[in-house]
Amino acid sequence: MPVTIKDVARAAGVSPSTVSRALTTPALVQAETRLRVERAAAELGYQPNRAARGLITGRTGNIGLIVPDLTNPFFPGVVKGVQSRARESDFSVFLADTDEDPTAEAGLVRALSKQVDGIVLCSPRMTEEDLRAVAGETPIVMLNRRVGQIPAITIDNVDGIRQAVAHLAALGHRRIAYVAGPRLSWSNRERARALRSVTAGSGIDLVEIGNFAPQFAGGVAAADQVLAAGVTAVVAYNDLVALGLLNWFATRGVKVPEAISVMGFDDIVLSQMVSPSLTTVAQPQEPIGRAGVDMLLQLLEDPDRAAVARRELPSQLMVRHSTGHAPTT
Amino acid sequence: MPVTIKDVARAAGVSPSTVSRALTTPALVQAETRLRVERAAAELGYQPNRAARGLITGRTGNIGLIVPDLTNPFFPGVVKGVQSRARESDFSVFLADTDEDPTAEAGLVRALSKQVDGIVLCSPRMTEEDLRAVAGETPIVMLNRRVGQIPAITIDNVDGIRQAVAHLAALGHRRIAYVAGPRLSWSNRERARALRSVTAGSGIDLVEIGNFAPQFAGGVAAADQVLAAGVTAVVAYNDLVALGLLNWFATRGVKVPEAISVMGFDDIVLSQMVSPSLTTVAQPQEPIGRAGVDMLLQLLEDPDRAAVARRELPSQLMVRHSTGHAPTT
DNA sequence: CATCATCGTGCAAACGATTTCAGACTGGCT
DNA sequence: AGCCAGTCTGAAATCGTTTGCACGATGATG
Repeated sequence: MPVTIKDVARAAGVSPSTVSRALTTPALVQAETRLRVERAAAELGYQPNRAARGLITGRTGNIGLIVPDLTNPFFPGVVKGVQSRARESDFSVFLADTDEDPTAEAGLVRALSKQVDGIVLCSPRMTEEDLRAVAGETPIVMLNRRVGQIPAITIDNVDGIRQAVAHLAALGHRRIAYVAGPRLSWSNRERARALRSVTAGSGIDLVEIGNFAPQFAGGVAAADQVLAAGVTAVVAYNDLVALGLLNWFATRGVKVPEAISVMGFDDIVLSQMVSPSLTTVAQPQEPIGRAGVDMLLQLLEDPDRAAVARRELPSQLMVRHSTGHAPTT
Repeated sequence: MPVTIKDVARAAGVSPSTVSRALTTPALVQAETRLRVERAAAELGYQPNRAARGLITGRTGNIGLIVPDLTNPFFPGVVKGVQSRARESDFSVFLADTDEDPTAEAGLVRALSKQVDGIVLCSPRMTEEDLRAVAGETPIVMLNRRVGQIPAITIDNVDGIRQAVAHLAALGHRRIAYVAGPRLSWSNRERARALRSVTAGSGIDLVEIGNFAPQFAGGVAAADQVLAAGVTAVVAYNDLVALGLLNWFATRGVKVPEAISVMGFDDIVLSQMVSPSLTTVAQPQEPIGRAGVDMLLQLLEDPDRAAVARRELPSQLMVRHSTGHAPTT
């Protein structure tokens, strides 16, 4: 038998209405009564029933978070960011994992939407059409993708690529490969585009390879094609792919970075744990998550903001041991 | 303006009560009316409001999941298991991350407990005392820990250790080290105890080193002590620690497995991604999560079961490339 | 001193479902 | 024909909050 607002009311000698006001709109009640109420509430350990409140206010105090695959080490960082930012504002987080199934995404959004005030949609794989549809039904903030005017947090892929290429160029590389990620991935298209425009007219040849799955196995699969391309450096779609490359190069006896330099993207924790450690372009995972919640909460308070709700976070080159001078063949 | 039970009632030409019954207790309404109701509900896309239902039934249809640190790659697998099993029974999952703060755990449990029917507590770090306290207030299932009669899922650490030692013994190792994890960790104590009892009287010397943090850095920190111990093989508390060892051995120029064999525990995805890939004792992460939810749901249906709610899952040796024959010095 | 805001509070009606209870109808049995 | 048991349905109460409205008290104003 949990303690309800009535218990508090009785204990404080006021009506339930007053208790409610004292706790949610303190300005409306006299200082002295408010104090009495607060004391009674504290004493009884009163916690308002969220379901009941939600029923009448129409707000749940929950947000939903949908990720493609939690075992991809990029996402846990984002989830933590979402988590902690949400908790700061007393929101709880529903988590759902789509298992990389693009068709499941829309369904999950709809299922969750009844129980939350808004949804953070991380790296959605679904079609633009579906995306627009669900964005029309529920407050949504996207992470790592940009579609039309839908509120979104992205990172500066172009600048990240520019830093990466500058680094490789400084090391003397003149012919580099890009191991592309999934065709459906917005980030992949962005990065490929940025690479083309940055290398164009800079005296650096770009060889595009793939598409490959954004996973370790994808890198393994791509490795021999990279070797055949006759490049001195390779930029992978993400760290997982880069780790796959690294692994296969190791078993093939190809020395990194002496024979070939390898770069990733994301800066997942693993990239420091392998040897050679992986040079990569860091995406600030927790900040991305936090920024997503920030934006979502703003949107909930003031839906008109949606028109300008787009934010781009900086990316940063992390130089480690998988890149080095181009071999002087 | 979402569609309510009244809308369905009107469309079907019956009362709200009948709609409710038709949808939740079909046996109670005539086949023909039930059909009418179902059709109307489908047509309008009716989804019962969970908050309203919860208000009267006292059940939320949600479960809480608390993990110490989502960026520890062991946990995402568990979370996925919890996720998918919960979804099968139409439960949604609240996720909370304690950031490895043992004192935050109890608070989080209490905060969540109002919004969920039960909680899955993964690898809790809090004191036994706190644990018993919260277990008394809310339905709880623990993962990877056993305390008194609290419902719990664990894996067979003893058998895992036995497999590990048998493997090493077969390779000729006669002196092995154990790099211990956190003193507070139940799993760590279990594994250490199992190692002692399995090696005792088997002609194998055991050297215990540590405690160390259950992370990559912990392994790095332990590496030189391991080398100094004059062993030919080392078993780490978990894979992360093993990866730390591997990494430091690599930079020290110590060849694995030629000079020393390294084993981990958990089988996180990373262990296949490094080279040499890591021999380890697999804990079935998704099954652990699923089993936890299974048990929790059973408990909710029939709280008397709590007395016998304890389950142990098998562990399994995964032999990869970080272990080999003992050097024949 | 009458009038009028203003303030603080309580009453009661919501919110959207479930569930108890009672009534209407059917059919079988005496 | 009368009665009873059994089915099916609807009315109304309920869960724990929030909130519009009305009311009384207070203080300011002319």
